[in-house]
Amino acid sequence: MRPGPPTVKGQRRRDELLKAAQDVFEREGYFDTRVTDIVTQAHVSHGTFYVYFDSKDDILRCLIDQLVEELYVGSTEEEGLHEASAYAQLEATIRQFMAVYKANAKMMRILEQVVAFDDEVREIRLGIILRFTERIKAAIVAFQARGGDPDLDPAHAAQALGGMVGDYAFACYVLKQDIDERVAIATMARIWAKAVGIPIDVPVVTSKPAPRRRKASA
Amino acid sequence: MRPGPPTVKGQRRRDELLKAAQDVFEREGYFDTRVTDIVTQAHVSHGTFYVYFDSKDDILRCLIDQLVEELYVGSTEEEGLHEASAYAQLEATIRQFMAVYKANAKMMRILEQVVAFDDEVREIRLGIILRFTERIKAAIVAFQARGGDPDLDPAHAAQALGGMVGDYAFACYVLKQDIDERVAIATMARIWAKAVGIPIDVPVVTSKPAPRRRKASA
Amino acid sequence: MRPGPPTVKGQRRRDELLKAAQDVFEREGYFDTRVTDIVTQAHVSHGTFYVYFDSKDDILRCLIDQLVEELYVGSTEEEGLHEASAYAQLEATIRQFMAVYKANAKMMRILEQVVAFDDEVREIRLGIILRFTERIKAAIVAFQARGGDPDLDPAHAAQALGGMVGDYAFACYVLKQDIDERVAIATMARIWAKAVGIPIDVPVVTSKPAPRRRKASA
Amino acid sequence: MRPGPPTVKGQRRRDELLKAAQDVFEREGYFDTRVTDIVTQAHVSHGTFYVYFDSKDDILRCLIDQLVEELYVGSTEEEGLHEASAYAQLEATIRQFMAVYKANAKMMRILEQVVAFDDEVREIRLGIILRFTERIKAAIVAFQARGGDPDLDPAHAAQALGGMVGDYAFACYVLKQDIDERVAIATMARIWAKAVGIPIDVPVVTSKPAPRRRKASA
DNA sequence: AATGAATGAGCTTTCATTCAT
DNA sequence: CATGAATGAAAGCTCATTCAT
Repeated sequence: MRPGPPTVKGQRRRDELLKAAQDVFEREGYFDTRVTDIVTQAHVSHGTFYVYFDSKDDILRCLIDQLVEELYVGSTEEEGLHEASAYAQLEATIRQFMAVYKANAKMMRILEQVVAFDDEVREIRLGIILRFTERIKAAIVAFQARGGDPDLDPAHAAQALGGMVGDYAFACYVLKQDIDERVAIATMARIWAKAVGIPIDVPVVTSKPAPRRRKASA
Repeated sequence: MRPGPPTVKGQRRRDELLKAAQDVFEREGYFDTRVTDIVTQAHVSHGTFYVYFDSKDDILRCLIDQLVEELYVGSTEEEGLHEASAYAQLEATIRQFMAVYKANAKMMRILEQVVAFDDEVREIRLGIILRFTERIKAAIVAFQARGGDPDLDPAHAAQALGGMVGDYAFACYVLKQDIDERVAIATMARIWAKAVGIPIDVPVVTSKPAPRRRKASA
Repeated sequence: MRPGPPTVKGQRRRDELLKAAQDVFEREGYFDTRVTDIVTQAHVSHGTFYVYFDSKDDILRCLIDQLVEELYVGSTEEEGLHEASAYAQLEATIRQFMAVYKANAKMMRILEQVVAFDDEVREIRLGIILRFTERIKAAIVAFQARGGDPDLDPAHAAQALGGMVGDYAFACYVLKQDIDERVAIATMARIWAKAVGIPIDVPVVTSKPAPRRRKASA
Repeated sequence: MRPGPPTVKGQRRRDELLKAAQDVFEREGYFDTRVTDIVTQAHVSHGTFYVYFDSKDDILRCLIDQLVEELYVGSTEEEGLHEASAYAQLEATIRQFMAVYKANAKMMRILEQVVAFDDEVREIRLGIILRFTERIKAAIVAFQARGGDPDLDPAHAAQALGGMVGDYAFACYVLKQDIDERVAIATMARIWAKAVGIPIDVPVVTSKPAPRRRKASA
């Protein structure tokens, strides 16, 4: 990566290129994107591109760094609900993850396309997941200490539960399956809570139109 | 796709090309694979390739068809444990999925690389998942009828649990995270069972060296 | 060209190939025709093609020979109007040329496509024209002896008048301009007759529905 | 067609490529011309070709546009003989057409090769001819008003006489038949004049070495 | 006589990158 | 800083022709 131009004008140019590149990558996918598309979209010449970036791969890496940054910011700004129940916190965490994923879905799609054959990007993706699963793992351990299921392996459970959410997000926002987010989040929270042993203290959410309490029949 | 040569010799050549293509795709990824690589590996000329396949895309599609076939065969092979407990059956299903995925991991990697930007392949992948999740959904519904958690939305739960297993497999066999399969399977089965309400009737499996039964009282 | 197979079956095969080739050439033009198209149309294998013909060029040459033969036969078929007026004979000759051209228009189109860059075919085309213009020339000379315009160069006039007819035929039947043949033939005969000095002894033909006047002046 | 580079240097390169392409097309014919030949002749790389043109077809179309332009310019250049006799004007028109054709003969050869199977080029050729025949038609109509043969269909006569000249030019300059232009032009003018009814007021021109009779002028 | 699998030179076209201006 | 003309290696693909069967 280039040293990064010191001037304000240069910085703006760089940002324009990044923006243009993101547009094109998101629209065409990594392999179908040509440098020509990017410079056209940014209204600059080919030469200018190489003033700011070493290669097509370089600019992708910059965009992925940006993405990681946004995922990080998105998933930490939050949670004034320290006083909420464990279940409520859990559901909030899942909801937040889904929201952040949704906001960056197009770039996630690029990431998934590249991840399988680019070691460097794979490391980055593992890092993203790791940060998420580490938080999950810590929560599981904490809850086990307060009486949760002691037979659950925290590391594996974190991986499994994190993967569940990640895969759901991929299915929803990348593969565009037609899914009701509300029910999806509730279902995942429910599964997760039961797995860890957190009591479920909120009403059931389903996709059925009128689901209020059905104790009567039970 | 070409009509396909009727002679035995032609059929053999076609198979050789498919084999060679699979090798190269698995080694290089879809986008880094050149037709030249395939024909070199198969020890035939460029022209021969186009006798049997219309394009690089065409041969990939043939390989994916093969893959789907193998996934299908692999996941319907019977397991003769109809008399086993619900939990044992569940664990067996997960184990089988992981085994089939592992056996075809390299091609799954290709599939994941292409899926994000190829509508046709996306449909195929959705089909694969659908078959798996449909089975899960049916099992959940069946278990709910026998006293399982009635508040779980079967479709969403199936998607979530299926995604969990799929993502774990991807992490294990494609991203090659260093994971203890035994524990992974046990953990997933445990989460799954708790989610649906299936009693866990087997000893705990963890990654710790000597895990035999602890806390008999707990 | 191959010796030509002696067997009846072989002869039939050869004819089938010629027929198929003609179809394809006429449909696609010389350069867009592939041997594959020809053998497919003829329901034989590639190998068989080369049993009967040396190359794509070879089969074209055979077809052109056929064409020349048909043009020759078509334009010598006699019409028993030796007693008709000179003008009537002239008009009949033009009409006959147009009819023969029309009957072979599709192959003429091929001929015109190839003629500009194939010396051998050019010679053939020159031969066709030569035969036609020689007849015209002889007629002019004969008419000059009987009082026609002595200042007309017979060779050049033959070339010019023959070209006029040839070009008209090309415009009508290859370029498919929408032209009334009856008027076209009458107009050409009129021009020709005036050029050579032949008295015009038939009623005027025009495209106008009701040709008035004419007797009065005659 | 590409936007076309704005710089002077770019414009020059484009012209060089056009020139090179014309050379090669004229030498080899359309179908035997490869992009490799063009870029070799122009001393540029393959890539450069595609900076300026989309394809081999594209550059041909540009050349044909140029050709049409030149034909147009060539045939409207005025000749200041408004005071000449009708016959003299007629002969001048034919002479001019032959000269313009001769100057562009090599490209006309390309045009004829492509015209039979390319609808777009066919339209162009029809346009060229139309412009010429329209002028002829107008002249015929004008002359008919001043006492010319009223029984000649102007449209058909124009087509026939125009075709005559066109075909002669093709024979002379493309097929390279050995023809004395002077006599050719004189003969065509004579035919044409007689057809329309224009009095022939110039001495006879023939190919014979010692033209007898002509005493009057001698 | 017939087959059709196999060839491979050679085609058109693409595109990331460079560098003189 | 910015340009954009130029590159050239390499890609996918075609097709007339050959030859072992």
